Amino acid sequence: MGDWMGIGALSRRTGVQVETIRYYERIGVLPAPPRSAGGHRQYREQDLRRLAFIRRARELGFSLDEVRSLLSLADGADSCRQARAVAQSHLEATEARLADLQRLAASLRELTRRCDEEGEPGRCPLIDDLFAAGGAE
Amino acid sequence: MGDWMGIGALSRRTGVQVETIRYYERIGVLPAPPRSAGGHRQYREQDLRRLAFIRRARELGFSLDEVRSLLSLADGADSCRQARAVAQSHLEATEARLADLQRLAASLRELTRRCDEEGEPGRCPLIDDLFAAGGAE
DNA sequence: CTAGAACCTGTAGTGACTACAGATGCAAGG
DNA sequence: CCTTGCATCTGTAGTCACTACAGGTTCTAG
Repeated sequence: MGDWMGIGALSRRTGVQVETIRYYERIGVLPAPPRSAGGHRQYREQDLRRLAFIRRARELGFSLDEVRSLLSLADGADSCRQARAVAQSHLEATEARLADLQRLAASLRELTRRCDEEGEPGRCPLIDDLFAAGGAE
Repeated sequence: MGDWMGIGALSRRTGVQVETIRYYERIGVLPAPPRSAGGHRQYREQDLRRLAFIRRARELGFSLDEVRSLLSLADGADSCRQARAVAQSHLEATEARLADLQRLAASLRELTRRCDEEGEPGRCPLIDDLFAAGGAE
């Protein structure tokens, strides 16, 4: 009846790899579509929207578990508040990771700088630092 | 002969989990130490220094492959230049990841803000955005 | 009708661990 | 000397989010 697309068309239109689409079905974030007589998956526009949602959320760094949560409350009464909470907690995790990475990049810049400035033949401040700044005690 | 420590002591002194130490041995970043009659691993101070090096490098975000490279050139003639190159390329990857995360955090802040400001009952700008901003075409 | 692209299932690999289960080793107290 | 109980052993499987096959079937255009 209605028109549908194969998994390749869905892949092209969303930018999600064919294997990844099948993977999403396997783990249950994307519903299993009807099949053709020969067993090929037949997708509709609604599947495309759902997959685009997943992809966009993944681009924002949401885990597939978080994506599942967001999808499950796509139209509940209180859904906006709950979705906001998921996003908020993800934002906080992201900001923490960001701060980590910033500290880390600063250390790396410092270490490479010291390599340039203090590098005598036979000594490497970078390697020395990795050996020195060890142990928890 | 010399004094040694068990894997538990090494773990405590470096802050690296026992299982992780055995894992490092398995993949070859930490050499296999001698064993007691009963098969327990016997570590020396030099192992502690090497493990501390690994841990410090991991904290700086180096992959275990990069750690292997850094360790392998711990005292070569040209090692500082090479170590600097490993660190430099890691720094560049880190800065790219950092920029990604910054864009991502900005989007998340914007989305949660819109939830607060535009949230009418029954609509969620956050969920709407995830559904809308989809497809590659 | 046939060539070849698209699709199918199932399994295994990635990185860097982590978490068991079930069997020993070892050191200290009685 | 013997027991208790913690430390350690090996080996395997799970995590996350895919990705990469191999080896087979289906669909479609010419």
